[in-house]
Amino acid sequence: MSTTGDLPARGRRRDRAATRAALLAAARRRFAAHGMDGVSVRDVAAEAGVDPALIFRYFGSKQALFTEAATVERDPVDVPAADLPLQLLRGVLDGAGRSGADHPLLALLRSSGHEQARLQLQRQMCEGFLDGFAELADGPDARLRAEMLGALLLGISVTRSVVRTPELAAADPARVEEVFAAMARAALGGPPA
Amino acid sequence: MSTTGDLPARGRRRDRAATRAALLAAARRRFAAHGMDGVSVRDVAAEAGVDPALIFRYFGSKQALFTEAATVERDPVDVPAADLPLQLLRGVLDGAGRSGADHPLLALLRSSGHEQARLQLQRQMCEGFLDGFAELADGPDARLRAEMLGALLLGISVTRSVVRTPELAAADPARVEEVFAAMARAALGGPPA
DNA sequence: CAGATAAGTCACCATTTGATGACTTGGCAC
DNA sequence: GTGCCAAGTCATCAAATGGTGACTTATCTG
Repeated sequence: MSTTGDLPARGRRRDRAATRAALLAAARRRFAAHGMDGVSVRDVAAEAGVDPALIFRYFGSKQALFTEAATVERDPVDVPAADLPLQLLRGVLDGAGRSGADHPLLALLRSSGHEQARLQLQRQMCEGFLDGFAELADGPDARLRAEMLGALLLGISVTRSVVRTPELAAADPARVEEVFAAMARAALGGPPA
Repeated sequence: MSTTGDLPARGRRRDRAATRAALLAAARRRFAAHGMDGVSVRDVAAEAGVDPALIFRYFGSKQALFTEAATVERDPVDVPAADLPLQLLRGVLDGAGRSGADHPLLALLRSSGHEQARLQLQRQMCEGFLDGFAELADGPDARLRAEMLGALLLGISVTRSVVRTPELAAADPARVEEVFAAMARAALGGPPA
């Protein structure tokens, strides 16, 4: 709870960059947990240990803070395209390590009542991996199949981190991967003709 | 916008049951679209064409209204267990007909920042179909496989109605069903050993 | 140390929120 | 018609919200 968050204890007080970062980290956590409407600027500021007014100084508005907090910084993972699905699943599964809660996509999903958030979610999913999946299938249904696989991945993520279904939430990653692999193959597999 | 909603035009004004029903219908729509925190009691009342104070008269609190609005009335569909997955998929797909938007599960998902809503969602998914799915698979992984299938279904629903991915949102149900059937088979299929 | 500049604080505003309770009014029994 | 009771209205409350701007204070430069 102190790695990237909060204010770095006592090295240089009054550090613009550090304060901004603390605010952003707090926002990511809170927004992911409760959505845009479930969190007030005072909440975020309190979690960051900072004065609420600074949010407006550094970000302009609550909306702007949210938008930035919900943007997933994309390190261009260049794994072979064929490994992408499993790689992403591992990202979802790697437990409380990180990706589980406080994932930006969760914040977006929980705030999807706002059109702006919904669009951001849509874009991030398409550019994030759906476009990549589409190259793994072929035939006229390639794109549809890609999106079905994406739906599976999204469903697993949501089931684990928000619904928290008993088995899936706690299962050994290896077992999940096994079933997932079979389903992914079925999703991408060519037409049965 | 008048089938089940709003106030029945002029037959009997001052009808307790009708007013309550109008409020509930309006609440279902608004909560499903924007989540519990994105909707005020005044919003709901306005959509129902009714005074906001009546919400408290008839439901006691906003929370109680939400809880009732987000409860899916379960007509005990007794299709053969094996047909359940496809049946549910059809429910999700049957387009703007109904289940798409304003589905109670959507309201719960969008409000899942509240622990109470999250638990309600969890319960409704388990009792709603996960328990049923578990009987379709066997082996020690049966329950996990059931939940994976549930995740797929949930993912498809979310992808269609909130993310609104280009293909899946508009695809011909028959094509979706085909891919889904293959994935479902893979999910439930016994251990590869 | 003096002063300037950026970082942080604070009091405050207008609006919206959930909720309450006293009031008015429609419609039925007699 | 006359009352009565339930259904509906209204003014209002306290708290919380996003947002602003004037103020204070730390820190670095000279």
